[in-house]
Amino acid sequence: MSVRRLNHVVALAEEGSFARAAERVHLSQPALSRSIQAIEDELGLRLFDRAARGVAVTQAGKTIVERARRVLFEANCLVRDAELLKTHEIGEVRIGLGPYPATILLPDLLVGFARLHPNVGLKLELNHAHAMIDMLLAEQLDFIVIDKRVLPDNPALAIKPLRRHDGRWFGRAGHPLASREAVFAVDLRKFPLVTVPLPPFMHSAVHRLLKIRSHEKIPVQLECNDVRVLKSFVEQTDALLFATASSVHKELAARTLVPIAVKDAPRIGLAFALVVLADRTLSPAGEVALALAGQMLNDVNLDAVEPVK
Amino acid sequence: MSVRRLNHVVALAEEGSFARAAERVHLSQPALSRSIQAIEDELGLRLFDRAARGVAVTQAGKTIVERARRVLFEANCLVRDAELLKTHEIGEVRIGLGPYPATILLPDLLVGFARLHPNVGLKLELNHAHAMIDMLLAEQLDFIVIDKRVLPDNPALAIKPLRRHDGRWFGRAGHPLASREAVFAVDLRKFPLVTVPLPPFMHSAVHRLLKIRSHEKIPVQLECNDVRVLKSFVEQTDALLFATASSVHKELAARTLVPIAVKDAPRIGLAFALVVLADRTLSPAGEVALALAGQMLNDVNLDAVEPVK
DNA sequence: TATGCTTACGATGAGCGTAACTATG
DNA sequence: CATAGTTACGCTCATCGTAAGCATA
Repeated sequence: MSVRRLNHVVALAEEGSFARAAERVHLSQPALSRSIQAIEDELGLRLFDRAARGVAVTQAGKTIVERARRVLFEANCLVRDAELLKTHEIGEVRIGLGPYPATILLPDLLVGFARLHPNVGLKLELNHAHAMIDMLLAEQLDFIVIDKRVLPDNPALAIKPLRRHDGRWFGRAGHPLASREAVFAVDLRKFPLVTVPLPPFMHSAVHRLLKIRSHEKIPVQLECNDVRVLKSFVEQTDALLFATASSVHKELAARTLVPIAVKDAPRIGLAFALVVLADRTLSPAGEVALALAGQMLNDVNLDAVEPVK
Repeated sequence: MSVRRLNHVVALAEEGSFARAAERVHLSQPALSRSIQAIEDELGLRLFDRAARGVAVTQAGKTIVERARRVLFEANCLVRDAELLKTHEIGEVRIGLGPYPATILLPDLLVGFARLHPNVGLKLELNHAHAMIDMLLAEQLDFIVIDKRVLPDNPALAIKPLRRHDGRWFGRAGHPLASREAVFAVDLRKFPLVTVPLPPFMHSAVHRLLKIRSHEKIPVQLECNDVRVLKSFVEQTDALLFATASSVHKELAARTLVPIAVKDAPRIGLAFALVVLADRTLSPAGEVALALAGQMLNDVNLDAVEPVK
């Protein structure tokens, strides 16, 4: 039994004439006649009484026509949903973000995406890399944005690398180090340090930079996985923040934070990547969000030591 | 989009493998593969991700599969209803009965039919012929049972004549006329007469029978379209009832009413007929009720002047 | 190499339009 | 004879099964 056939039945019931119904369903009149005969045979029920003047629905036919309408309604819903999914007008996108990507992308990504596709639901997970990778593998997330160096070597994960974001040091406007001609790495240790929880490779890089002895820990005063917390702390104290310029570009623009240029510091980079499940198809809305996130992370002024507009 | 296709989609989603799903929908595995490709193309959406180990439903696919399930559910309902209609397990039968047919058929017809098809609704209309004919033409009734001589000459009505039921006279057990050797028509006039409202042809027949002058009316003491009312009245008085034997066969059997054999009375017959709309198909359950009514009206002991069992 | 999905190919039949037929007012 | 539905006929395309192809563990 085809949906097409049921449409023929409903059209004939509503038009009351084979000729008119045939026109409505874009069929020749004989073809419609056969189509109706076919479904009557298939169901073993006479649905219509043919008279010289018009066609009447039988009692049994009325029941079937009612049922047919409901099938057609559901079928139309399916087609409509397919269309909406394609045009990103329905659906749900679930994104996992690491601390820096979250700071860089939020809330611009959400606002931008919600403006483009207001009826697509967004679910955000801000968490540790390993927790998000587990969720991705369990198909609880569509994609995640983290530093690719923390990723396990799992062929189920497809990694789309993004441009490198350099880590830099930032202090409040008017910070003692801001007015210094030349700042060296050791100078940084005179001030409290704040940072997000650093993955091992970042931890050792900072450890080397600050020339801390191997058995000593980095003297971090405040560690928090929410960069906003760090930023507001640094704005009000003499503490120094290690972060990407991209994650503080708004504060740089507002001049509430300023970069501390360290003369003898090697570049410590963040290598963000978009991570999806290999061989799994994203929903169309998910593709859009993925592209948007990638674009925003690549387009942001990476080395903004001067205010951006 | 065919219901068949949607079934393929749901089967594949549930089985997680083309081979197993193909078996479930009785198709070769390549055929199923093409069928899925076809609907993916038709919707413009990838519904499944094929991997070496098994098949996974995409995010968009999950939405579509859910929709497909609902379409299939409605389609199954339709097929099921068609089956139930055919086996008289659902539906509604609407019957119009004239006074005598009602008395003869009720409640046996209802009980018998309800026993055969407990889930088919029954609607009864007990009314004047012209009202019921109007309802029949308006498709508010499936068929009516009345004297065919009251029917207008309307080609939209299809008439299935039944056996003739003779009208006779009845009185209470022990009625003065019951013990008389010979009763003549004029003797009837000594007693009150009760009857249902008589159609014109019956009225004039009775008028002639009782040898009433043309300008005089038939002296009817009680006229009621409910024969049961008439019967209980006659059982308790010396009134005489004009009715068909078939409509009082239970009272004859119980000997609460007895026939009054009139020597010089011509036979006055009731010509019942089943009336349906010409060229309109009854529901299967309606056909059964129609046949049952016709059978009961033809099988009843028409001339039962002696008790029936 | 075994497993599992896809592509190729030929055959079948469902479904279409045109045209001829039939019934009815 | 006009109107409306059905049957006849030939064609096309959707869909099938079998067999070969191809990717992956």
